[in-house]
Amino acid sequence: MLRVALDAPLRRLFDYLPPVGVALESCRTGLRVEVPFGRQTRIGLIVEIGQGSNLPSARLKAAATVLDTEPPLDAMTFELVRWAADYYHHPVGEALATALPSALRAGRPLNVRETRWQWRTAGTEALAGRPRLGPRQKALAAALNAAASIGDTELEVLGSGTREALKGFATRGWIESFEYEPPALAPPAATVAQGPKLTAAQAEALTAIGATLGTFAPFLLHGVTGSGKTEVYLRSIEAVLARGEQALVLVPEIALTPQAVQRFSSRYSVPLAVLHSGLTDGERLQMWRAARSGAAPIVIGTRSAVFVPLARPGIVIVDEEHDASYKQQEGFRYSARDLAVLRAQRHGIPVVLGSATPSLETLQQAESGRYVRLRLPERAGAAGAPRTAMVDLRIHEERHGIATPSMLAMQRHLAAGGQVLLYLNRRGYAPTLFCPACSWAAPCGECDARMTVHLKRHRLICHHCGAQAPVPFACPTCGAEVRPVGQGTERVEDALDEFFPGVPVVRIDRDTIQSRGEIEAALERVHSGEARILVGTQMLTKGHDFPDVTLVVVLNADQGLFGSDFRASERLAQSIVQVAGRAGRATRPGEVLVQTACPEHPLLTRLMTEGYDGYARAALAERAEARWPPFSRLALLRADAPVREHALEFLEAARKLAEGPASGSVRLLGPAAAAMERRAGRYRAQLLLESTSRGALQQFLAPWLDAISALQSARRVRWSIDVDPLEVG
DNA sequence: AGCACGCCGACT
DNA sequence: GTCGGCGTGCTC
Repeated sequence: MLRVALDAPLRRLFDYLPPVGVALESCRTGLRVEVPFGRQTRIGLIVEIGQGSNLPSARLKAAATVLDTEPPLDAMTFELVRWAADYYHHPVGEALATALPSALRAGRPLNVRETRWQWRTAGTEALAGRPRLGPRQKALAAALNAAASIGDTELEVLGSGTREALKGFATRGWIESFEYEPPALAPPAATVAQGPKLTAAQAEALTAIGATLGTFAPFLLHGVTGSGKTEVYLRSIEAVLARGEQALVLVPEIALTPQAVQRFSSRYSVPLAVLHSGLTDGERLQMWRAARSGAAPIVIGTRSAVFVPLARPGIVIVDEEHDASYKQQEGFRYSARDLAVLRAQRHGIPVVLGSATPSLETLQQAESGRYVRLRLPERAGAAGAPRTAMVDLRIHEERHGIATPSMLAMQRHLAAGGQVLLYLNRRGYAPTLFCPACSWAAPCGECDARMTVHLKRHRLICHHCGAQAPVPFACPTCGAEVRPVGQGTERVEDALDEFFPGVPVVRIDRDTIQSRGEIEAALERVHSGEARILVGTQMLTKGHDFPDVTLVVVLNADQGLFGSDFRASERLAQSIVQVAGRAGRATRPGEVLVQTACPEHPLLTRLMTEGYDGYARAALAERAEARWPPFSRLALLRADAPVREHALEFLEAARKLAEGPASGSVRLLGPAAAAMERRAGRYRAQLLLESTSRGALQQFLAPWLDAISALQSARRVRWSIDVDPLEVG
């Protein structure tokens, strides 16, 4: 009997008999099977093979077909996915589905197949009778005689009309076709271009990593922006390739641009398998096969690439390991960064987590000695660290979000021929449309939020649910004149046209950049020097280099300083340091100005005076004090419903179920309304679970979630469990 | 998730 | 008199 996982949100497996005529012994764990399911047929994976079923045998159906002769996922990857499904408490069928390219889920063959043709005896006999043949037919017959069989490549050479001749032969029963799987090609030997000379720190890091090849060793590669982390990755990969092994490189979602891929492909003359969300199903399958067969020695991908099977894994690299995009924020809520470490452990290979601003979790692992910390302090071949200063928004006048000292600095840098970068993590024209007469402030009808003014599009847009409305000319409640309050990137861009007439500005945010091509075009305007001022959101801070930017202004550091989430300040510190890292990377010294209305905020002052390290030390001390991660383990039960009480009642019931078994090892906090309670018309609430022990939390969760699923009140809500949540606000 | 079955409102 | 709303239940 086969125990099959199906791509459905069901927390159990389904039992099937082997297909008619197929022996149970020929079925293996990990093979794809097509099975009848209700009135449809689905493709699932064999997860277990057992002797008997709990189900009466009369209710067991037989699987329709076994689709594979070998498992698509190697045993190690398969077990990693199963472990992750268990740890994140997500249905294993859906977890396995994330690990498999959709083409395979749809039943496409695992390996490349070619249809080839060969003579049947009827054909050779007919030919011996010297039948009259046209020129195409003669050519085809000759080709079939010359080789044991012919396929697409040979037919291509024979030219047009051969396919018709082929059809003719086939209908006469002269030839037959068969499916042929070409054997995997040996990976091409890598030739490597000469890289730059390494700094002492780079060389030291490389030696440390190189010494561990073939064994599990976790590294934190902590290097300031511009210190040459990528060069360490490249050289480590070089050593891995020399051993005939593969490198898996994980990158954040937005960082996977043709530019980034270029850095790898220009160094190595080997095929790269690049996996990102922009691929078609066919392309993705091709890349996935190349990784699996080993034909691609280097595999670069975003989050889900952590599950790509590798023929000869040699190293895993997680670039910008602090990046939030490594945690899936819905459905199967896994952390690719954390799973990358686990995967490396199981393979027995090194894993390198790189960042200029490591997450506090990873820093703590290094602190405790579980990860080896590699430091790249100085900027490779560049001027020193940028000068950093705060601009107090309480004492300096500000126009459209730019304070006077910042304005003067901009003039100075522009006059000196430098480029200027303004960072503001808020797109649109203004975050609110306000009526001074009655205090109305354009609310979203579906969310507890205000609509953002988008002046160029003449729309009010809710950034939380996407709702849109025209911008009203007057206040809808009192008829007075309304005005936009606060700054967004669109407004700053407008203001710059006024402050610096004729100076070309590029704005980079989700409104101006819709596609991969557009960001390339915008970056080109910056690199060519055509654009002098850049305005942008988070999008600017991710991995792009702007060598001629000499001044960075963080327009508003305060959003996020008082966020409800315990990670708010960590994210802010990372953004500031990352954006500051864009300044002065070439030979010119950089300057960074941080505008804030609370310059005495302890974490901010730490950050400004002692840098990210100082911030991190203080923040870790705070976390330890408050028993937040990494000094505790969290899980978050979320619920939402169109009726506020339904969400809260469900969580109350869930809490009641927890009170017996949880006592002691697991603390329950809540239920409480979410930070923005209503979103897209649904009321959201959550119950936080905290434990000092990961094991205790895990032990508690499994039976509790089973009990929760059976709750009557669960049927009126949407609920989900988030293990190691990033946001708990 | 799909997809059925199953009982109550506005339409050919 | 039907088409169809989404509540409830099941899928080996």
